[in-house]
Amino acid sequence: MQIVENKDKFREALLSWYLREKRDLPWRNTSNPYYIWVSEIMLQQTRVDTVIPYYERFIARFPTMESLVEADESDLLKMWEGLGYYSRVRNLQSGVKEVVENYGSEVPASRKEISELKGIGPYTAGAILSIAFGLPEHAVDGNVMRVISRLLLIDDDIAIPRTKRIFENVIMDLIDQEDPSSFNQGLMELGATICTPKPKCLLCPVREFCLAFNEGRQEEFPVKTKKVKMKVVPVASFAMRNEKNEWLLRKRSEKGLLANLWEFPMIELASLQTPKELARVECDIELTELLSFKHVFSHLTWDLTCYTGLIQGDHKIPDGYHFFSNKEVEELPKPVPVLKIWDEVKQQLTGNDGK
DNA sequence: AATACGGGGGC
DNA sequence: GCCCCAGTATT
Repeated sequence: MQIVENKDKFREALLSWYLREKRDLPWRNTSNPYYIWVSEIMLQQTRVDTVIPYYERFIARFPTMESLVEADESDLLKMWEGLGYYSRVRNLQSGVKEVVENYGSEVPASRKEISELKGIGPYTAGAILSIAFGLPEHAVDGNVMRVISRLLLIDDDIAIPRTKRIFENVIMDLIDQEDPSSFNQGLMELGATICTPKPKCLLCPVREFCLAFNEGRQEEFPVKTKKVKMKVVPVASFAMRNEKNEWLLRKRSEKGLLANLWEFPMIELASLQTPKELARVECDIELTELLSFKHVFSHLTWDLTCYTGLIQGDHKIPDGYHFFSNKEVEELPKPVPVLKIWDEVKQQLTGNDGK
C-alpha cells in the first residue's frame, strides 16, 4: 500500500500503534513545556534509558524555570555529571533565562521565536511545539530519518546537512493535524524500538506501507557515508595530595572540551617536550603509576596514564589550581575519566586504611 | 560543509 | 572494533 495515496491509513496505523504500545516515560506524564524542554535537551544524542534518572533528579531539583535561572553553574554541571555534552545545560539555563525575562515565563509557541532560544535547534523546536503545544511542526531526528528513508526509499546521504530538509518537507506533508504530538513521537518510538538499525520488520505496525520492506532492502537504509577515524591523544594525569591529605585539582577552561569541569592536572604528552610544561610537572616529587585507560570521546580518544604522589614541604601552586579535601573533591563536577581516576584513588585509600 | 562537543549500549 | 543515539553551535 502506497503512503502517498493512503496518508490517512498510514497515520491511523502509526497512531493506534503508538497510543497502544508507547513506553511510560516520565516526560510523557506532563504537558509542562519547561519539562518537555528539559527532556528534549537531555535526549539530544542520548538514549532514553540513560536520560530517565537524570531527568527525574533535574526536575526534582529545578521544578520551575525560575529555580533553574537562579542555579550556580557548578550545581548545574553536577546535575549533568556523566551525561555529556555539557554545554547543553549552560544553553538550557540561558534559554530558560530568556523566557523568564522576555516572555513572562511563558515558553513561546512559534518556531521563529522558540528557535532563537539558546540550545534549541530545528529538531528541538519542532519537538517542543508539537509535544507541548500540539502544533503540526516537523521534528526530524536520526530515528525519523531512518524510518522515513525506509518507508519512502529515500537514498540521499543523511550525513549531508541539507538532506534533512527533504525529510522535514515529507513530515510537513504527512503529519497528523489532529495529534501532531503522537505522530512525531510515534515515528521516534518506532525508530527507537522497531525500525532500528537492524530492523524488526515483523513487529512493525506500518510495514505494509514500507517500500524498503516490500523490496527486502530495509537494511540498505538510511544511506550514510562513513566518518573519518579519530585522533588518539596520549595524556598524563597527576593525582597529587599534600601532607594534609588534600588533592590538587584545577578547573578546565571555560571554552572547549569539558568546559568548566574539574580535573587532576593533566598534559598532552606531545607538549611534555617543551621546557615550560616540563618544569610545571617536574618538582622533585616521587610519582607512582596509578592506572592507565583509554577514554573515547566523539571526536578523539585520550590514552591516559595517571600518576600519584605526595607533595611535601613548600611548593608554588600555579594559578587556577587548588587543594581540596576528600569531601570537597566529591562535590566538584567532574567528567567521567576524572571520576574513574577518583574512584581508583578512593580504592587505594580504603585499601590502606583497611590494612 | 565540516568540525567540535560526551558518554554509553548493542553487536 | 564500529555504529548510533529524541542534535546544536561554531567555523
